[in-house]
Amino acid sequence: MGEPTKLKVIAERLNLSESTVSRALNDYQDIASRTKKLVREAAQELGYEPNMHARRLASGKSDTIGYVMPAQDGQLTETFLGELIAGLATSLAGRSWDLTVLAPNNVEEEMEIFQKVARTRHLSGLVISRTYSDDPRFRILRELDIPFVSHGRSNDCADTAWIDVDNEGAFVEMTAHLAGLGHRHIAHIGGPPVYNFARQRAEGWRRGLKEAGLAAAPQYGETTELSFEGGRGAMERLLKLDTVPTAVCCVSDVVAVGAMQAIREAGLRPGREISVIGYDGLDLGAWLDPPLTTMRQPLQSAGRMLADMLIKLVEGESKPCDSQELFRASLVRRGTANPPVEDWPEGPALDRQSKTGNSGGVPS
Amino acid sequence: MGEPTKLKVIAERLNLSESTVSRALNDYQDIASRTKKLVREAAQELGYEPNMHARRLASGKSDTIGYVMPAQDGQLTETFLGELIAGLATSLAGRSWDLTVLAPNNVEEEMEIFQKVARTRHLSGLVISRTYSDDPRFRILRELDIPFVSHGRSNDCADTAWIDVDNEGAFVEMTAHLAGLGHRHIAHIGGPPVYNFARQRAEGWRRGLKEAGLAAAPQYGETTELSFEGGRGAMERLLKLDTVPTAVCCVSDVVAVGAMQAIREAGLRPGREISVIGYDGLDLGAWLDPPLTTMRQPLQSAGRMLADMLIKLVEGESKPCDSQELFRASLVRRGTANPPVEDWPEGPALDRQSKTGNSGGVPS
DNA sequence: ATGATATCCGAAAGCGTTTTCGGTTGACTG
DNA sequence: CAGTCAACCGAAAACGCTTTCGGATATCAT
Repeated sequence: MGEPTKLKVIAERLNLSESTVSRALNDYQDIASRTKKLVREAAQELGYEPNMHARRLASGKSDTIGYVMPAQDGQLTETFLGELIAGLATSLAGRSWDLTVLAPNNVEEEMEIFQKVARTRHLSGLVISRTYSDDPRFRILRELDIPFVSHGRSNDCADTAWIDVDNEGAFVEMTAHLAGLGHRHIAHIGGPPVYNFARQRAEGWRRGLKEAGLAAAPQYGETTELSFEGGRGAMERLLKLDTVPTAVCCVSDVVAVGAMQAIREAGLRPGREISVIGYDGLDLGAWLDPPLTTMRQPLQSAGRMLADMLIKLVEGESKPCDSQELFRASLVRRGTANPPVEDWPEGPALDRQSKTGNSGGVPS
Repeated sequence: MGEPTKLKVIAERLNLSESTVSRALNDYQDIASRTKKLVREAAQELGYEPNMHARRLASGKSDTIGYVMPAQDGQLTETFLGELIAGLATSLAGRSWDLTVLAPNNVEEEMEIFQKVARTRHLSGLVISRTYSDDPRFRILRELDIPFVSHGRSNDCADTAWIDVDNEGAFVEMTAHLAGLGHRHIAHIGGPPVYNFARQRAEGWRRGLKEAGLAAAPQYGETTELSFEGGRGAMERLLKLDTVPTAVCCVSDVVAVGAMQAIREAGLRPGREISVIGYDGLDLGAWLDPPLTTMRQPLQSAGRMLADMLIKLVEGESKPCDSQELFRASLVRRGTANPPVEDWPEGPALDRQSKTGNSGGVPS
């Protein structure tokens, strides 16, 4: 139990050479299966664990991938980080690869990391997330010839590997759902268009309106920061319009919660006078009163899939352009998406004119 | 730009030996400072990056620490994970150490990880989190002689390294705050006592009551799962008591949000008839109506500090028992902690008797 | 019997560092 | 001027594994 057993020990015990033992353990074809069995048993018995550093030095492979955290522009409280990292780690551990986490503090540091990885090759590949519409990382990583997969797409991802959720499709569905409930004035509170998902979701809203035969009034297309305050501010602007929308598609749950707050502050009730749908499927939405209707994307498996893809890329078993996977998001019906109502309360905050839509409006 | 430059290249260019170059770069004392300067310049110019694998093999050090994620008993949506990991990673990157993440799926896998780390020594140390009151990991890691620091204490941490927040002190303060507002019936919704922090917080509540000269009625000490539903269920039980508490200290924000929901469902208003204080300082608490009063612990720096401690331990610059750091949490006053009111609404859900406490009660 | 062909294994050369140990300078002492 | 002592540097042996190449043995057809 003192010194860790190395190849030499196994070799001596079995009267074999180190190289034979090594190849036996690595399942080379030119080793008799009987010998392999012997070696494996001896290794098991002696508690052999290969020395990663030696192995990596000798083989030139690192069997390690890096997850590049989103550049730290503030807080990293996104709830998906934990799940994603856990997914990556478990999938890699299954193949005895390692996961190392890089946390650049800004874009410059991120570039330095890329440069260093390219020079040293001490990481076999990278996973990046939170992609921008116009994301220079795709070009750089391609130029540096670093295998990578992204969690999210960009304008420039035609021949790179990625997984993403069908943001546009989700918002088409979201809009269709509201239109199906009878809404004719459906607004959208979007995120900064630098984020690719924000652009896609806005586009989904537009297409959803079109397919429902509704016009996309430009003043209904708000954009704002991805925060509670952002959602609240945007909703306040929507509430000042001549024709206040009866339903709002929000780019994220957090923004939706802000919008709900603004609605309440205007003396209205979310899910009654104004329906709200969020996106992300956060638990907290269910704790609100009324609980937030939203859309959920599969996240638990995203990490695993990213890792699997990247390993295949590194091993040369697949090409980037064949490693593209689009998931569907699904509607989570809770309490804030209902048919429009006609009877708006009298409130000093509002001086409304005609409202369209059916009457009724009982929470689901 | 083709082959990465290695020591040999620098050595040949300067007419030195590889060993001299190596020692120059590692700042050995037996190298002339003029030579060091030359070597450093050449290294800079040639874009030299040491080969980690070779270095680690030769030196026997791994310069890598592992973060063991909480065993995956369900979701890993805790918001602190991202911050913690980022903190660890940045601090380590500053010293060109690496962070690798381990994600055991259960306790057995966690033990296997420990065994493997002990055998191979391919990680210099470990960071563990989410500690239990009775946590076998402390004993095991000590026995295996693996340097580690924990995020949170346990019964068994007298001579190990840890950082933690003064949970007991926080809940003493929380209780004192409520008592200072005039509350005399202060309940506590705690977490499963297997978690050390849950036990500490419950103890803090008890001590806080005592110091305020109040009795800790046993039926006021609820415990439940760390979830929305848990908080709601516990609050429902408290609402059934003969003397309903006028204030509740909750073990976490999520539990507090559940409690608020139960209060609302009983026809009462959180922060008026029943004050609520949470713990964690989650953003979402501020988005509620009324916003949740809570306590916040410093997290942004926890990761950094854990990393610094662990490095010192590994390098032998300090002893475990000298690496113990207790942080204070601070009260975040929002809307749900106010003086008690006398006028309870009439509701079918309640048939109350006497309520104590002052009148008044305007949200802050 | 003779070569040809598989099948299996060992020798040995790395992989790029670190680190010990000894040797070579030059300066300084007496 | 011989001797001593720092100060500085090079040679060489690790570190534990991978991988190429060739050699030995066994198998088969001729």
